[in-house]
Amino acid sequence: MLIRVALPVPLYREFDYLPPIPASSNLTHCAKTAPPMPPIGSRVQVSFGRQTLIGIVVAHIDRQSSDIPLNKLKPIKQCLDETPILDAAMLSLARWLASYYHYPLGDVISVMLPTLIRQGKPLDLLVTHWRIRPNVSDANFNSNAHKQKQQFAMLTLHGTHGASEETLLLEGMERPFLKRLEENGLIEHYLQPQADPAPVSLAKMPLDLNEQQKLAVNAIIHTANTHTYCGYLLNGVTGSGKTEVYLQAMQSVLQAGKQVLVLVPEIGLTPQTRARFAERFSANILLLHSNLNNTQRMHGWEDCRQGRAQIVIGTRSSVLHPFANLGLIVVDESHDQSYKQQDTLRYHAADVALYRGYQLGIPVVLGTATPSLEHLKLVQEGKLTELMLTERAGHAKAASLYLVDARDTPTKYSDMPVEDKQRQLLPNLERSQNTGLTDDTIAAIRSTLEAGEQVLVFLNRRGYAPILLCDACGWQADCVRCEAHMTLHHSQLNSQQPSYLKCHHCDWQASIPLACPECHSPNLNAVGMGTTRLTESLHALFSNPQTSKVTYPIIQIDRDTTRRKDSWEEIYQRINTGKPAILVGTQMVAKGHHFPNVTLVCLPNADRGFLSPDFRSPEHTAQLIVQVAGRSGRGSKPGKVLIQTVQPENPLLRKLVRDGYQPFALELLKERKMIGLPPYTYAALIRCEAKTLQRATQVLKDAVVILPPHNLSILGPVDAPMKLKNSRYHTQLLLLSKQRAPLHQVLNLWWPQVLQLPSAKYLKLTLDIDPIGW
DNA sequence: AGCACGCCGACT
DNA sequence: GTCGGCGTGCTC
Repeated sequence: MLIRVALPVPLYREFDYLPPIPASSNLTHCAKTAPPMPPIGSRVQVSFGRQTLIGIVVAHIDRQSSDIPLNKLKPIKQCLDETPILDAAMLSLARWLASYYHYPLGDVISVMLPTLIRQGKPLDLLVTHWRIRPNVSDANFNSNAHKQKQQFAMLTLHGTHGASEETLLLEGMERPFLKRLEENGLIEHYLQPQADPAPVSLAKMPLDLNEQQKLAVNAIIHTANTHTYCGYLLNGVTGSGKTEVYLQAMQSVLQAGKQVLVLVPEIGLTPQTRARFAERFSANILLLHSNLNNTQRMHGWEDCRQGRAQIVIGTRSSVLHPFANLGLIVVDESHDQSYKQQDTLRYHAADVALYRGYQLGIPVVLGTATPSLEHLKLVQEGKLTELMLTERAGHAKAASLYLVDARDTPTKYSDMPVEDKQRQLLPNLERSQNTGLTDDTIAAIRSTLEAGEQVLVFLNRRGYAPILLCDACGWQADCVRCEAHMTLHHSQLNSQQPSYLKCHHCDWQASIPLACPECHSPNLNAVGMGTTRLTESLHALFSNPQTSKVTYPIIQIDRDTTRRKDSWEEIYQRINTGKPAILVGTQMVAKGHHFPNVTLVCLPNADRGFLSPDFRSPEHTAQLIVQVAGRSGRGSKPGKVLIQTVQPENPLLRKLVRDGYQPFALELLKERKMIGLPPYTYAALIRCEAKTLQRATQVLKDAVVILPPHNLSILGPVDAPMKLKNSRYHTQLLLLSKQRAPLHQVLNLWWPQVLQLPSAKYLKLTLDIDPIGW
């Protein structure tokens, strides 16, 4: 027999090896026994060319099945595991990912394994536990060691065996104090395998469900109890109690002794997330987020695999974890873009979740208030079962949406791209007075504040202004490495903070020129509105003690103001006082957070998305509008949402405002069907990145030439939406097909050949299946 | 992807 | 006369 191994190399094939040579001491002893075969799914160390690599055994084959002559085969150097670390289900998941996303199997497996496991770390994991030293009964602390005393008391609660460090840290103990107590001879640490958790129990009674919620919970539980697969789209408006449906479906699965995986969007994973689940269940909850170190990742992975983690809450990549007995997958906010991996293996976590559910025979719940068109289509085809929640829980009322005509305001030209050098032809921009808000919007803000309530202004643009423009000749500050304007960062309120220009695509920074580099005019002006500038304008209007008796705090929430550790926490505290205030936020405020006293939401230029060339833009813009709108009126007071628009007659926008997301989305879906766009066609996008535009285009031209006979629509090669980014040129080629199968057939044959093209050297080529954002 | 082999410029 | 540039080719 031979051993077929998947290795972490970007090659679309596996490699065959001879069984390991038994250690010589055994040779005399049992010469007749067959050589030890590393089991399928275990790690092996092999020599590969001149290097030594760690791979995963993917098959045992007989000698004839290998197309490599026996004399070229090398033996396995070492077996790293006695038992498989990936079971048959995980290997078939890996194979499916490899074939669906046209990615080398070995690389897929690399993505699935935590770094330390990939590097060969042994899997008998031990964790640090702390306990009171046996001879210590009580301790005297001197009066200034309050904290030590308090921490010692916390550990006492765990009895003679103490508890694992992880548990203790979660309870609020701190490592430096554990160390200190150990130095003082009061406590000690020891290593022990992770203990199995107690069965899950209910920590708090479930809430009462309305009829729709009951239907949903019963459907999911029924699927789980019958050990079958079913994909559900839990389509529930904001505040309709989706979370309660998750919790009660989970309860049944957890009490049957099975694990639950809850996927959440990237920024949705706040420390509060654990609390929400811990409040209901006493269970071993594992949080998988991007700030874990390699050791924590490995422990988390192993806790999933061994079944010790009963509830796993994680971002995208947790859907690739192994599970001992998974019983339910929940994908919260399933429309969220962050579920699609944008580098390397470009999988979509919701699609992978559905595949895993199918594979394991368990229910998968996609929950959202704004389903993606892909998922709505799957509902129409009967491939997903829709569970509707249309009623709001409790007394909450739906926010009402209004369009505000913003055409005749000074903002009229501020967001217009400046293409030509004919700036003089544009009317004067009243920049200093420009708030980007209409009089109607300002009046609504004022009356909301006067009623003692909070306002949220959503502007998806950081910085002071997106453009720095020369009034005299039309020169603009552009990034030297990207095809983009540099954003002006500037603060009038905070004058010790220096002003500068920054590219938001590559982080290139520059100082602000004193005069135009082209015509030397000193009249350089900030054009357009960013959150900093909006915050300052609002300050002038609502927070200036010289002009008004009552002033209101203006709170800016974006990556720039929340970068510092704990600063988000501070901002959150200020908001949670509930006192009247204006919150100015970007994307960050759209997801997950509750602002109970916000009753007015203003979107000064959210309608820009309806003008964008990307065909998915109306869908994504509507999702964003509805998500932001959902931040308001969560308490007993109804919310109001003002959408400023320069296109008050836009039929799609009107439909969204008048009828709501679902009818709007179904309308868009009809349009997509008519025009033949995804999800009614299947797309694959080849992206190319090179030092020159010529090279990036040439390889795609060559690729088109070697296409086998096909029935696809080929669009391109064309320059990417941002053709120059980070000093590299981007081009792309789009393949569209009415059916999925023929597209994949072409790619199977063609893609490996494209990578081999002579013109493909020294540049980066990537294949994106089901791409978002062309 | 690594890693070696292999053939042409500036150095002790 | 060598050290070293990175072009090309292979890995069971």
